Amino acid sequence: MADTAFVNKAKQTLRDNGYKLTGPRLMILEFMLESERHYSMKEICCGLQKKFSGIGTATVYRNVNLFLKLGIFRTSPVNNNQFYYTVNQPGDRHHHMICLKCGTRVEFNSCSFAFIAKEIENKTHFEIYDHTLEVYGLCPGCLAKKKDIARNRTAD
Amino acid sequence: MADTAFVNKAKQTLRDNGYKLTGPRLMILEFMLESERHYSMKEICCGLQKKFSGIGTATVYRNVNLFLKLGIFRTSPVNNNQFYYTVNQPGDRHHHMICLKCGTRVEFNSCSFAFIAKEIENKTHFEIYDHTLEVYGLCPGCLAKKKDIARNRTAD
DNA sequence: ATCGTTGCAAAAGTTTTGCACTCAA
DNA sequence: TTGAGTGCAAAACTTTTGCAACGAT
Repeated sequence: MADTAFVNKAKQTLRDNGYKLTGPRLMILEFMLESERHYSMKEICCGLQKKFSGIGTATVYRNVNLFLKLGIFRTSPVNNNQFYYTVNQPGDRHHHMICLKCGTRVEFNSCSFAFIAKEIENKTHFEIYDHTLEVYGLCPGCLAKKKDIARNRTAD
Repeated sequence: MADTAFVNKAKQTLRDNGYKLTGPRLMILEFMLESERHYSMKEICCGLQKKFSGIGTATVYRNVNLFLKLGIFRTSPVNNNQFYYTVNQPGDRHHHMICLKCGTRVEFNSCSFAFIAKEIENKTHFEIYDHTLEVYGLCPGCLAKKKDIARNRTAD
């Protein structure tokens, strides 16, 4: 059901780094894989405590941060002031369109990034491993609303 | 000394949105413009309280967040778990190279983004206002060290 | 059997709020 | 003159830590 390949790879990463395969760690993994959404820390804590009562907040914090360190999870910044956590799928291109009005987040693929990557490597002499591209604007829905408002001369 | 054009534009933005031009607000602006670095909220609070004793923490929080809302400041995510604040210069392209080893942050320009922007607008039907591109990898210095280590067969 | 991991509760740290006073417009 | 903005202190919220008990290896 949950992404077995991902779980196995995570287990291996834990083992390789000398960490144990404990109940709470597997719960957290399972929870995050159930729907591969972006969760705030609070959502993860609440969600897990509802599902598996008995898991402590400290444990969630400790392990989410551990998973982050091991690259099993990653964060993405939302609204200038909060981090959301998500499963770090290797194929993820980490490109997001974020609506400035309603906060909608859309993940998209950009096939042109490889092209830009080369340009960046030449310019900075860094060796590129990964990247995130966050694009801010108005989603089609809010764009339509904005045009309506302009048409009716109504204030925001 | 401080970026007068930026200050004037910020003042105008405040006025346009019905906010007053107060002492603390100008202090915060001045502080952030002194060196256009990325500051954590704590650094801003401490720095300001050292420079202009008497400015309250609540005031700093209130106004940094106000400036964020008005687009006078912006944040950038650092190390998966903290936001840093900086002056939002209109010319900023918001492209960063971050070294995974030593944390060095390099700002660079990518002339190709306009090309990708078009592609994204077509794909998502969003109207693009702004973006940030965070690229992770190894900086030239750490790359060199890594090669040394490989050569000497020394563990990390 | 050992030692990393856990849950709990307390501590520490961060951000927000309530309020009387102040000051920009 | 007056309401938005301020500093302060308290409250609320978030994250970390200390520790005895537990359980994966």
